[in-house]
Amino acid sequence: MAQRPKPAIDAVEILHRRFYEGKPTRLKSLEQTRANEEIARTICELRTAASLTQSQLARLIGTTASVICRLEDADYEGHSLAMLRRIAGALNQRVEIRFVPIRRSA
Amino acid sequence: MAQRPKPAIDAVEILHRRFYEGKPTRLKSLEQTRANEEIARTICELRTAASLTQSQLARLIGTTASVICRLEDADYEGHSLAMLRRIAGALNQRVEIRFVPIRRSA
DNA sequence: TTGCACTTTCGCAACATTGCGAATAGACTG
DNA sequence: CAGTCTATTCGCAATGTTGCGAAAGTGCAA
Repeated sequence: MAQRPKPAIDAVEILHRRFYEGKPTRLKSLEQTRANEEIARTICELRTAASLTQSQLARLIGTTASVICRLEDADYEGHSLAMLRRIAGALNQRVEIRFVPIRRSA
Repeated sequence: MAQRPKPAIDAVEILHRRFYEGKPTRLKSLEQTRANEEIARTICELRTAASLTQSQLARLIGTTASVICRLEDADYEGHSLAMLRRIAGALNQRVEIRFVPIRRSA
């Protein structure tokens, strides 16, 4: 599936500058950190809304309480899609993933 | 370690039956499989919409084309949040995650 | 046909997340 | 106070994902 080779090269450079040249690669972590905090809080809210303890939720998805505790830690950055889906499934929910465009201070 | 809270245990059992007793644990994989296919297709669409080849996108996020190819494979089930965010970031997007309740034939 | 760009598959090392138990701390009750 | 339940933290083995190159497959055009 060969497409246009010439206009794409420029896009690569533009995007690259936009995200890796202007910033020390640490800035992106800020947004991710907030996203992780939100995930942790969401898990905790869903669990408590279902009147479940960490141990009970852990048993539902076949793990232990320490794992749930780790997921609900705001500083945790290792959230995986697989784990989120397991939790969602146990709570009769599903994980919806969407890519939404970022508007940069426009 | 005696643990017997009376009110919550019921909820645990109910939820457990709802998801692990009535079905052979394979059914859940079906939904996940479709979700994975959708993710793969979304990545591919976002990439092509940006007029990028797999190699170019790979370079943007600091990996190789084979990795991108693997992510765009509909049969791939190892999608991680970290990778999705890397791709989204390179394409000037962000990954939105939501837990939505499942309606079982309302 | 050849050449070229793109995609796909394979294999394995490196890294990240999970699984799990045990110990600790906090809150609440009798 | 002791007793119980819950939440948190630590460490390490097991599992899973990523990183990467190389080779082969695909489609298009000269």
